[in-house]
Amino acid sequence: MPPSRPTLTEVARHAGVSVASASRALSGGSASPATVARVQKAAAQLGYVVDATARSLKVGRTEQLAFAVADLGNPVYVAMMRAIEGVVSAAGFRLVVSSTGASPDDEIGLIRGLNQGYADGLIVSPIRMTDHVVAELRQSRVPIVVVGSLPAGVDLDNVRTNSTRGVGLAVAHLAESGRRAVALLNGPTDTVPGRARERGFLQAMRALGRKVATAQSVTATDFTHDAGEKAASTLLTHYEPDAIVCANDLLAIGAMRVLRSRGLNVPEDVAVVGMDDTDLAELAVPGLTSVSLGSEERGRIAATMLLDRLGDRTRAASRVTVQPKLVLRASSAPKRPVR
Amino acid sequence: MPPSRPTLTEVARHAGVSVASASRALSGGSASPATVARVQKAAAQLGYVVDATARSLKVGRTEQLAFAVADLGNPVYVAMMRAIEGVVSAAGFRLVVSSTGASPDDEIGLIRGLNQGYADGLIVSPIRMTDHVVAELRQSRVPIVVVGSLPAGVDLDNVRTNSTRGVGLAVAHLAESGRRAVALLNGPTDTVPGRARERGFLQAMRALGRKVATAQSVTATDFTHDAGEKAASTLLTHYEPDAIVCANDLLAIGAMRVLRSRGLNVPEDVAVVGMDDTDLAELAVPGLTSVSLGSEERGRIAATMLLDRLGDRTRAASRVTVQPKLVLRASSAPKRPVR
DNA sequence: ACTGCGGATGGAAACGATTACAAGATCGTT
DNA sequence: AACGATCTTGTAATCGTTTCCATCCGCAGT
Repeated sequence: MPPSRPTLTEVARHAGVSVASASRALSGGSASPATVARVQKAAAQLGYVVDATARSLKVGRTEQLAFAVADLGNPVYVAMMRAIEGVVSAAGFRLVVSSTGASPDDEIGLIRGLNQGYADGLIVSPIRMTDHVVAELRQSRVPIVVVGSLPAGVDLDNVRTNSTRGVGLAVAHLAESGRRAVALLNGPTDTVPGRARERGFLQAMRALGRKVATAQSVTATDFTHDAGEKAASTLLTHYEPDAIVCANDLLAIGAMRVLRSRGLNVPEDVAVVGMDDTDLAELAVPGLTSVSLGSEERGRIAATMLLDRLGDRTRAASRVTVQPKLVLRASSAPKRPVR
Repeated sequence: MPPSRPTLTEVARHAGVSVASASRALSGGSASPATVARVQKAAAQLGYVVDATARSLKVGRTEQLAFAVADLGNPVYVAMMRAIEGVVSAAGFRLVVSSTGASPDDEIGLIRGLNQGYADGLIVSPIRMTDHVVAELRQSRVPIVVVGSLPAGVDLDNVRTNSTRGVGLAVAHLAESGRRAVALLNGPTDTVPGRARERGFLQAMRALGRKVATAQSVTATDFTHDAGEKAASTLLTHYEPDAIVCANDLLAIGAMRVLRSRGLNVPEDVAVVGMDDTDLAELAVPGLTSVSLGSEERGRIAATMLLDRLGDRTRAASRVTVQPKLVLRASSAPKRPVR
């Protein structure tokens, strides 16, 4: 283990040139072939590698991008992160991952911290969008791409999906396959996604001309599978659905468990539809019909958008919407063939 | 959006003190209460935040730790990452995540890159451990903690598990519950984990005095669920197991699917045991018995070990082994009650 | 032979902080 | 009133690069 890192100065001395020339020789400035050769040889001999920190300080870029996620336990965010990591590292950037809690304060802390300049940009998917968070987002000196819906009038780079419409797809599909009593198993409605799904459900039911009873829609305390089980239990004690639309694949898995434990068969007695189309949906038994919100795609787009923004800090904020898509699997097969 | 970040110099001027005093006032050096107040006020007014890059250059620390993972799609690594992120961020460090491919070259590139000094330490879990990789690991100027087995004689900070013994637990459990024909569904055997599991299987069978037929053990091309399905198919065409030990939960899920599609019931006809005890095992139907290798725990320990090492760069390399634990679920219930 | 020109080079000034050192202020003690 | 001890403060060096600028060289054109 060599005791300490060689600096550019030492390389330069070793090669018999000035630091300036050494720098140019290594990073492709104007330098004679002879110098380049000598410097490269010296660098190799000493095992020199450029110091990222010093370089960053000088050039004003860190080559790092940050991804802030509420919960690394959620497969959706993991899928997104994977896609982002791919794009980002292909562009020569590193990815810093931070897990903010679900609380807006953590998010604000993170955005503030970002102004320390440890990253050149941020991708964030706020789960609760308070005015305070919005304010902080706009004030940031570092480019930010927001994944998820934004209040009207906020012009930040943004990639979103239409989960309201996604719920609509699910409800329509269930209605078409002959389900009469479609229930909603939602996550907390004080969150951005929770609100969107609720709206989607009500709109879709209205469009079908169906009334919605209070007991027909229930909210879990969280987007996790445990919370899903609890909420599904209360749903089933107050209502008798033949189909459940869930705000999330995790919730859907929880619901399927509860159904099974009550002796109800999926899809014969009750159809279940999840949302996000994570790996879980594919692996579940029976296979879980799920509304894909294109997590990987959103991640990919967000990353590209951010890189793009780094190239042009003055262009107008752009917004991309990824359309939801229903992925059919066994959990929502019709009770009997539809004529 | 303020046009450009205020520097400490500007804060100092604003507060009517020298940069040195300003620095001390903000970072808790010796400074009079009056100065502290004035500087803090000025900093607040200008919206000053310290520049992480400049600070890092001076103090020689980046407050970043890196985690290199072969495949962000594998739930084991995600669990590990989550645990690591928790420890690391609680200690005031940021986490840089890089996904090396499965190839040793990528890993080497990553370790080299680390010498640029963008992180103060690295946690890495190499899946294929070539001499070249080992050499690179020891040469690194940045502290490294290796998660997974190391060749004998390599003294690096290391946290490992005993998956050989883990497979033993699984085999013993199945034998005790009356299974006669126990097969192994392994991952690639040119990987560190693959080799360990193979060894574990052979040892355990020998200990039971059972012969192992060639067709009784099969290797998937990958630790994924698709590869698991393919490998399970070939296994079933050449052998008729009443129990399958899988190197991985993903492989186990693949196997369960194939079994089901062939009309075989789990656990009545064939018992299945997975490994890693990921969320999937809990969510699978039937619940998947799985050998826990303590991913979160290993992540937590690795992170703590690394932080520890940063505190004392001269202490001897330490090694911790996390013992495997069998988590019983429905997929390996005995065919009929064991007397 | 002189001028002009382009490319290669070295000196030195940044980037934005921290910190060693010395000098100045403040206080109590004799 | 003088002294030393203690606490604050400012000056300047430093971390390791990149890059502006001026110099210098060789070479072609006249």
